[in-house]
Amino acid sequence: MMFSKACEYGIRAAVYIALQSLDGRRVSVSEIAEEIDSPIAFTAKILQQLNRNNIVHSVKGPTGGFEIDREDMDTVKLSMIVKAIDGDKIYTGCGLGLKECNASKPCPLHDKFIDIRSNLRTMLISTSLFELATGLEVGLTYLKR
Amino acid sequence: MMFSKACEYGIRAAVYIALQSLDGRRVSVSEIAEEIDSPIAFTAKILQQLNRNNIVHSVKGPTGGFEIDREDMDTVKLSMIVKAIDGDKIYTGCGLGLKECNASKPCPLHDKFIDIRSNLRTMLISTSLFELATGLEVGLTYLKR
DNA sequence: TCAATAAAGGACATTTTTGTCCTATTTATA
DNA sequence: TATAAATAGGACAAAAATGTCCTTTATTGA
Ligand code: FES
Ligand code: FES
Repeated sequence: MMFSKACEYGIRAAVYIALQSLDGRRVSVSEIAEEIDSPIAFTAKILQQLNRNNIVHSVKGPTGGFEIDREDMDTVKLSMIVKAIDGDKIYTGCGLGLKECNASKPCPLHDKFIDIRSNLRTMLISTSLFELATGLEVGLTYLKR
Repeated sequence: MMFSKACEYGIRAAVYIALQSLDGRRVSVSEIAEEIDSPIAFTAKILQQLNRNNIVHSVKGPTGGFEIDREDMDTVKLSMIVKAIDGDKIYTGCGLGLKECNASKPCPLHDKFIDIRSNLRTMLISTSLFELATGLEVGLTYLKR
């Protein structure tokens, strides 16, 4: 509703990979798709994007799969995943669809919108994969239903 | 980026109609589309939806067009337009795309997401068409660029 | 009453997003 | 070195969102 489907899958996949990497497990696309309840081939495409953006790390061949380094779980923020998949229109676009959001020629919603957008931005920039994964680890949160 | 194109056009159209209604002017689809820079036939469809939801009032025939009663400008909130066009997934959906957002089985982003969503919700519920239109009237805001 | 005007609405077209399938490439291990 | 397992990537398919066109209906005013 705020992110594209691709982005939703991307975030869920990254969180699942992070969680498994904490246990030293490398995971395959099919396992990921199963665990986050997403279409497998589509998920594979998204993982390619995340790999190209150095958000996850992929290994080909037998025993291969996806993993995330422990340090990367701290440095990779949600904002990076969103930007890699959906671009930055969520940060820079006008809420009413004007060609650009610009305070010097604002749409009627500009002032109210700016606040909300900046809350969202702050949240995305400050939330790490590690933080999300550990919630899962403790069993407080879920990646599918 | 948060609303569909249809919803963006719908809000801009409603604000423009409100503004003109304040001057007692009834406006045609073609004028609206021109003034908010939107595709005319698509805008016509959206206006039909808004009319069916009693957000705007339409009059057929010569001298016809769209208008909004002065009282309605106060009672019609942005939330009603969004709901009429995009439904209420923006209020009720899970930010990570789980089948439903539910605090008893939350996704990893749930707590952080809830805050932002509730800010957005409050803003939409509390903002009236009148408020948006008067900003335009004073020339502080714009509906196209 | 008739012609012109404007919205309503159905059918269709285009574009974007989402999703699938198949082949190529890489790599571990027997 | 051969085989099998896994990701990479291109081509294609389906669905949803966006956008267009044309006919019908209502209404005004000459
Ligand atoms: S101009 Fe519309 S949100 Fe800034
Ligand atoms: S469960 Fe995901 S936002 Fe509530």
